[in-house]
Amino acid sequence: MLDGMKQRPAATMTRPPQAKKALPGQRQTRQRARVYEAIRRARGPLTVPEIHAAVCKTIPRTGIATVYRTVKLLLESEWIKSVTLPSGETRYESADLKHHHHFQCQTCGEVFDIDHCPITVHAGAELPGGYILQDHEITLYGTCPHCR
Amino acid sequence: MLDGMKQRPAATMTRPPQAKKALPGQRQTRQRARVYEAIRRARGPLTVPEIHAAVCKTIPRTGIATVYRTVKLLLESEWIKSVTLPSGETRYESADLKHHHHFQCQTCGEVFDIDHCPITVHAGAELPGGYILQDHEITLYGTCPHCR
DNA sequence: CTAGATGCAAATCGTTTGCCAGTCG
DNA sequence: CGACTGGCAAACGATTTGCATCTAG
Repeated sequence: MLDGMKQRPAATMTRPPQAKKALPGQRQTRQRARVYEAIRRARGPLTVPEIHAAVCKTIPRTGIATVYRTVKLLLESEWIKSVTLPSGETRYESADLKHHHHFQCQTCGEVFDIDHCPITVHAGAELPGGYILQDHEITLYGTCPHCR
Repeated sequence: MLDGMKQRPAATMTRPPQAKKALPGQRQTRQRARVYEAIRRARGPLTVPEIHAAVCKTIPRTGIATVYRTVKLLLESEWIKSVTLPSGETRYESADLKHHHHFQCQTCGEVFDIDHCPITVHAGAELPGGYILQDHEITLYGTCPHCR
């Protein structure tokens, strides 16, 4: 599951540049480092159960509540961002990724990051009807290279 | 809340052309007609509590479970579609609307349908990385005309 | 009439919180 | 040594289901 992914730098608990707040919580613990590492190393956004499973490989009896608490801390301090797919699943990804969107394979269900942004209007534009655009989220669906 | 919206034809329990299945359930009841009508008349996708409130205006002691059950039936028979916003809320809209996207106002939180599709690649295209695009969902954020 | 639908309450599921023991600094 | 953390279990909110009653056909 975690093999063959695009390798990102190994996660450290060093504050990433875009993080507005210094540290998630006051203490550096193994559990927190592993939660952040799992998110950082994935090639797409992860669900809480996926993060929990990854952390448990190293620290077996980690409670799911710890994962939820750590994810919340990481969100508040802006080390990670949440992504909700149209199916309703909430996933988390590193906040230091540049603008991108998500592609969910309709065959295997996995979610991948897509760097190419296929949108024509950007922040500040006025849409027909008088709506002022400030941001957008796109989810693409189709078939991933593995499933073709 | 429901004033000033784009008026759509009053809901009937007549099978809409795109619905694959004939009728939602075997019996035509007042509750079902009101659920479908509420969804059909809105100018954007509705949440279950919003639908419930609308139905209760006409049929006071309607149970929320009935709304959930009816929504599920309408989804299965393809009279309506579900929409999940990136915030995680699930909403429902009529299935007979043409291709469109959603705009959520960051001030008032309401969701509006946007007919203009600001995307450049369409079904069948191959994205960098070998992903074959089949569908897409877009949520736009900004300020609605009322809140400007 | 009678299968199918509703209303209500109990059951689930994912997520959050309270509490006490464990550990970082 | 304390305050901050983590594990576990109870609490929660949204959705689903069981069941007795009601109603469309």
